[in-house]
Amino acid sequence: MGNATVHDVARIAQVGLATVDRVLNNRGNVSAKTVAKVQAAVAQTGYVRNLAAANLARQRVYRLCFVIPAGETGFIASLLHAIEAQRAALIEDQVLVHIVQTRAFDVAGQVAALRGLDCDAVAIMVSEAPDIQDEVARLRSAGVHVLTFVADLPRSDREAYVGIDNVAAGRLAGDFMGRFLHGAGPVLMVAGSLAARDHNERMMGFRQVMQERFASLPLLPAMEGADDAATVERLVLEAAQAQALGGIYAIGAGNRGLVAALRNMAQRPVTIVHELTPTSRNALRDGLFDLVLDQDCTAATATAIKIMRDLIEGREIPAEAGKIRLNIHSRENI
Amino acid sequence: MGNATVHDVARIAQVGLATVDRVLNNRGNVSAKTVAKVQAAVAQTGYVRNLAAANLARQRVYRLCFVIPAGETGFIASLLHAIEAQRAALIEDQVLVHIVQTRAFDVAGQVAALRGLDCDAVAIMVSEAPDIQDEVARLRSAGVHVLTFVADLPRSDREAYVGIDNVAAGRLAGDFMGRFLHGAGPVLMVAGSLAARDHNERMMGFRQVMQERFASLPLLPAMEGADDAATVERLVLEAAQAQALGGIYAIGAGNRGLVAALRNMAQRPVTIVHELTPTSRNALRDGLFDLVLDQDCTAATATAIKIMRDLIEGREIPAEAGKIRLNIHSRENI
DNA sequence: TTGTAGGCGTTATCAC
DNA sequence: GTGATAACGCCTACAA
Repeated sequence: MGNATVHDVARIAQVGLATVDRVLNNRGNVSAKTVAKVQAAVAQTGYVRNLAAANLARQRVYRLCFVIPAGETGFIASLLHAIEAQRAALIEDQVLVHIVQTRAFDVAGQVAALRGLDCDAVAIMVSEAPDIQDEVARLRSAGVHVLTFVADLPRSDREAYVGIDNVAAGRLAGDFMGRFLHGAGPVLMVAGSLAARDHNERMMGFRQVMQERFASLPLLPAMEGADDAATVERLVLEAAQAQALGGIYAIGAGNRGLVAALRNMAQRPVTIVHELTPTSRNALRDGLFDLVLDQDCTAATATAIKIMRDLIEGREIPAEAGKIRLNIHSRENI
Repeated sequence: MGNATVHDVARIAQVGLATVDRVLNNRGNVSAKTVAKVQAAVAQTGYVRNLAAANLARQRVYRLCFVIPAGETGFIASLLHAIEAQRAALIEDQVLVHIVQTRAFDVAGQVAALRGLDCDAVAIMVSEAPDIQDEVARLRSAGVHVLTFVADLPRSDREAYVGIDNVAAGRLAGDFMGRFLHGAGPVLMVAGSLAARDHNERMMGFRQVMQERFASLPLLPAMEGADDAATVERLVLEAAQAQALGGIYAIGAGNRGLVAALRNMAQRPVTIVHELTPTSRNALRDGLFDLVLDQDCTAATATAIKIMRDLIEGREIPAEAGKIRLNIHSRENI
């Protein structure tokens, strides 16, 4: 079971080592006859290339990059933490991970970041804008593999998307909201920005289910909290003063503000939020939040890294590969 | 950025290659003075070993094994599928994964399987019995790394557990059951076997939450369906005939039987089950099941493989490493 | 206690 | 078109 090597293949095919290499990596300049001989020998021996040896010989280093928003939300912190946690093992495997942080919603800054990249593959979490899509196309044509991360750019040239299905997430939130509420008060949605595809899709999914299955529950117009705690707090309190809220679906960041608002509200609405962070974890424990929908940052970063490596190696990426499962946390499983 | 090599370290420390190797892999027989010199050079150059080169030189092949139950439950099928899906990439990385299937609940057979193992590390999903724990100890002392998989053996010598927290899973199921039911009828629990730790822990968690927070809901004695569809169907129908059921928590396999029973019941109870398979997926879609709790097989196998490799490499395994997140599926996100 | 000389499996550079 | 031959970075005899 000591796997066959190129030497074995060369010997059996009765050709030189270089020829075997030319066939295996189809570099051309080999006669059809010889190609056939080599392929036969490969089939006969069950040869499988030793990636470690190959990478050693070509001195390959995988230069990967993450472009993600700067800012102090708990979610970004988890992301960074997850990447750091893997770094030690990665570096031994010759994969260098570089992180570039950009201001959220600052398209020009994100474009500049993408332009300044020097790597083999990049996972980007950026705004959806024409300039960005152009930049993705440029990267691709420069031979850089690009995948979108957490927030997709479906119309772009990206080769994969790693993240959750945000419509499904919203639908799930809607389903739970409807079941938990069973009939009471109006429901408030607080997004970060409805221009952001991920937030928009979550809202859409949520709204769909509420209309399809819980039409009796009034749905207030969605608010935009800009992922900012103070803004979120103010918006929620204002809404609660106008009328007693039955439920709140917090689509984006700014959960600290939501917690502050809830503490000041006479009656506690059913509250469903996104992203498990220290803030949301504590709020779950304290009974302020009912459910936290969470994309597993460790899984997301690990998947992104694996897909980037596979892309660089020219392996097939199954369509499902980037799908991150959605986790749900209640006070019972934190 | 072309990382420092042993040659660089040797040159700077003014010692031979072999000495550097001895220090790096602390094989002893090096004077304290020399050790210090080498370590200084390592620090200065920021040397990090190239694992690929190291493995190439020692011709290391990772021989991994999974010991899992035979049987045609959808869960086992998913597990096998997940392992197969990764095999191609793994083999290029010199990791050979072997699968051994044993009859469920057949302790003697499982012990025999463990005894026949020839590998560097193994992930085992087996019954909890003294003989098995002895066998784990024997494997460990024979230098084989052992981790438990899906079902833990907490009292054994295993070095890690990869799987979900079953108590938390049961608690979560209980929480949802209570909230969905809001007040109606008695709740039936159907386990596979209460002697199996995973089922037992789920039941415990479920029961805890029901008693703590939804004490008004009567809880029927737990039934054992032996993971067998026909048995499950019969038990559920009998219970339903005795009294109208408000909810059903299906802790183990045999979901096909549960579906059959539900189709023959006048009134549909709130139904929460485990493991997302074609059967449970269809039942969700058809509105027969309300929730499916699921451990992501792909994540579980990938994590197990990663931890086995880390164990073999002697890397630190963080306590949290084997924790698989619990996914929840409703009809809205399948 | 220390150093030298292969060799691991692949790729790249030359000649032929 | 094809085939030797020398790297790549590390480990491991064996020699000193």
